[in-house]
Amino acid sequence: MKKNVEKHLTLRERILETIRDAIMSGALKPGEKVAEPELAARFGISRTPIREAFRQLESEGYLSVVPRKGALVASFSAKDVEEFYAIKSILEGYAARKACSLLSTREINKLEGINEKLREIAVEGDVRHFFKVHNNFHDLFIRGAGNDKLHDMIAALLKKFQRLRLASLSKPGRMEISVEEHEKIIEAFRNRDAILAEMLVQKNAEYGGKVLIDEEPASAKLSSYPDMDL
Amino acid sequence: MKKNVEKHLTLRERILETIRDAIMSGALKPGEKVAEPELAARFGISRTPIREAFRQLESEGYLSVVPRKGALVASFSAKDVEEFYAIKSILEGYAARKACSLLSTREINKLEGINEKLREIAVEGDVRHFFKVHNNFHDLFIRGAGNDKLHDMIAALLKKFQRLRLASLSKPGRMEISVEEHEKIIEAFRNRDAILAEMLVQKNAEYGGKVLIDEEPASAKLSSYPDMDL
DNA sequence: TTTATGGATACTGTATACAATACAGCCCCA
DNA sequence: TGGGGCTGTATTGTATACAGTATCCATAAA
Repeated sequence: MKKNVEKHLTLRERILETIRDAIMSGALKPGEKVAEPELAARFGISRTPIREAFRQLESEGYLSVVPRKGALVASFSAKDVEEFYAIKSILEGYAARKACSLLSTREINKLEGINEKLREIAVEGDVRHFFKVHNNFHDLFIRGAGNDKLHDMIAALLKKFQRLRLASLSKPGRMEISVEEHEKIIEAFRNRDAILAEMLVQKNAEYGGKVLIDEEPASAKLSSYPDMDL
Repeated sequence: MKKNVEKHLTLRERILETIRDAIMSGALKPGEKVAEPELAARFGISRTPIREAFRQLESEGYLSVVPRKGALVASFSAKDVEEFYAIKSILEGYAARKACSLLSTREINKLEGINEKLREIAVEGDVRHFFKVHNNFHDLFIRGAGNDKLHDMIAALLKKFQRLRLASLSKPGRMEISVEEHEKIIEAFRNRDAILAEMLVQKNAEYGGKVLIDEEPASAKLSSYPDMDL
């Protein structure tokens, strides 16, 4: 038997994922033009599903579409980076504060387990893998805040800036620092110290941004990043 | 001469606005089905621009689309309301804190002016008008935080829950309370007391939510609201 | 050599035709 | 009489055709 499970995705949905992945992974670079006929030919489908996917991607901020001209992959300015990390800091910090009283001991232990795994991966130096597991860590306590809408908002935000965050984690020593920061955060959770947890998570996010802003001509690293297949 | 200025909107853009307005105003009620052929016939255009507009509205959370079944106007649960106001509180509070040191005296005076106008409108009891000017007040200091992305996020969020906020303001005495709260916020701005400003704005938002959650069977008032044309 | 103009080309915006699927209602049978 | 299956209809998903416009390049004039 074949994998005809969950095979009832529409063409639009599949092409949407494909394009979004291509943008997030850097296969489509910021500023690059995305032409409908080309994609249609490439995937052997008509322009219709592609156009509809474009509309969604535009709403999600992945594409900027100029009428009668076409779609461009959205690019980040230094100000975008700064603003992004500021918002991330606020929202994740709040999530941590709320989660502090809601997380079960079991969940905190799970956080500990994830962080141990991160520690191992950091030694190996596998940034991609670290990134993936790292996301699980944050996802866990953000969900723990019990606000689904908040979780979705943060998830959408992070997804859009995935390239940046990966670049940030790729800085020398950043993974190790991240593990240590997580350790402190977990400790705050254990002590049910909501204020401290919020502060630590905020600092953690702000630091991630600083790493990118301070050390670079800002636009260099942002423009492109090799393909990855999370 | 005619108003052929800015006439280069595409059909999709115009139909997008039309449908969004219909949803926000309540002309299309939550849970109601939105059929493509009907809209196409109503506006005398083809289904293509309508379908593309649907995709955007789906991404923005106005519609929930089930493949092969059609589009439904998104509706709010009590939990949605709670979560919405929690997020609003956080983001606006942060904006106020940041704005506190960035707002010019001139801008603070402008806030004062807006609030005086609100005071007058509250006496007249014109909720729609109050709502509109009220939005200007918040918009001013949120922009004042200097984080464009934050401003856009808040704006998108508020737009989506516009019906709710209008319902909240419609509660007896709510407009007067709002004016008084604004007064305190302005005072905090004048004194450059960022912590106080943040707290006041947060309380302000939370109160707006409480009004809806406490006093109602939650789903009654939310389901529909008469048309309005802001 | 540089700039302007004209047309060819290619792409976007929209309409329409066709295919696939879901749903309702009806009929048949137990 | 009730339930299950089938068929017809309506609606969504996709493809394609056509119209309008922006861009690019070549050619000509200053």
